Amino acid sequence: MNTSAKNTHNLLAGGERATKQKKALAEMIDSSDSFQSAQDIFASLRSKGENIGLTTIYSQLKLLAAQGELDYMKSESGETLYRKCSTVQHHHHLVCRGCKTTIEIEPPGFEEWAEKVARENHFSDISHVIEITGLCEKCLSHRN
Amino acid sequence: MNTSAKNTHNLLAGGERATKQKKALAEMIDSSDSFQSAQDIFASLRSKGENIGLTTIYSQLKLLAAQGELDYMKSESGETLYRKCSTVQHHHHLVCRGCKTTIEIEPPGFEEWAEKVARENHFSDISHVIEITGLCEKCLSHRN
DNA sequence: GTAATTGCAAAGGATTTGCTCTGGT
DNA sequence: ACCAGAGCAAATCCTTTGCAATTAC
Repeated sequence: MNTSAKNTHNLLAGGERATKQKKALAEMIDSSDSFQSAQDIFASLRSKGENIGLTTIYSQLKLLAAQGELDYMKSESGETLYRKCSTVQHHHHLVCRGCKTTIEIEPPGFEEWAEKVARENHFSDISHVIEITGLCEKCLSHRN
Repeated sequence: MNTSAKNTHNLLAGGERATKQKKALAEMIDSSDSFQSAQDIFASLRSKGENIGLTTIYSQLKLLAAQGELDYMKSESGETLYRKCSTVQHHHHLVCRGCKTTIEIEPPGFEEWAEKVARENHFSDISHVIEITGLCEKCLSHRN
């Protein structure tokens, strides 16, 4: 039931023709573990000398995400960020709404619980996000 | 330490002049417990016969969010959604990446744990989001 | 009276679409 | 040769900005 042993070729969207662009994009995604926007990837590939267009990147990322090959989320600025998906991902943060200070947190037993709930609902390829937002001490006092 | 007993007037952004528009917006927000986009609110107010512009709504929402009066998040479509903040809010979902089916889930003891972590880190006005994404049975089979 | 506020029109930034050209098979 | 795929240009959609008219205090 493990799908993470895929090689780069599984990241070729559409599944019809293996073009130079698809390969370059797949490699870029596969070599990073963090979320990147289409623009980020475009810039990276271009600076590496790759010949690829922004439109192609947008459409490929969209396809890959629709196929479930990529996880995605919206950034604060409105960009869609993509990342290859692993079976279980962690995103445990305590974030201040004011200064955006972020503290890593660890909910005891959450991983296990998440897997269990997923199984009970017949879901696979699970990924989860937990975020607690609030006001830190400093920002709270600035408000008065 | 409770800030939730505020009346509608605390939702007047800027804090300088109480205009008809600010009041209408504040009331709209205060009367709803769910996330709404600027466009949603604009449509609602207009249909209620209120005389207010989209620009005003955008700027007010931005101000209120910056002041920590509102919680906000990005929707799948790219809109920023706003909601008045309560001390603790719930967003516990199991979502299918394929068909977007959403199932409500309830992490045992999570509320308590969240409050405790926040307190330990001197955070207040806590709000949290938990989302588990995966592929439901149906969508999983469609992929093969 | 005067500075805060409104809101139109236009600008911006991310993403999508129309459509033609290119290149994989 | 055929058709999936690339990518330019233009269009869309949400949001922000510039700024003149309005209005709360």
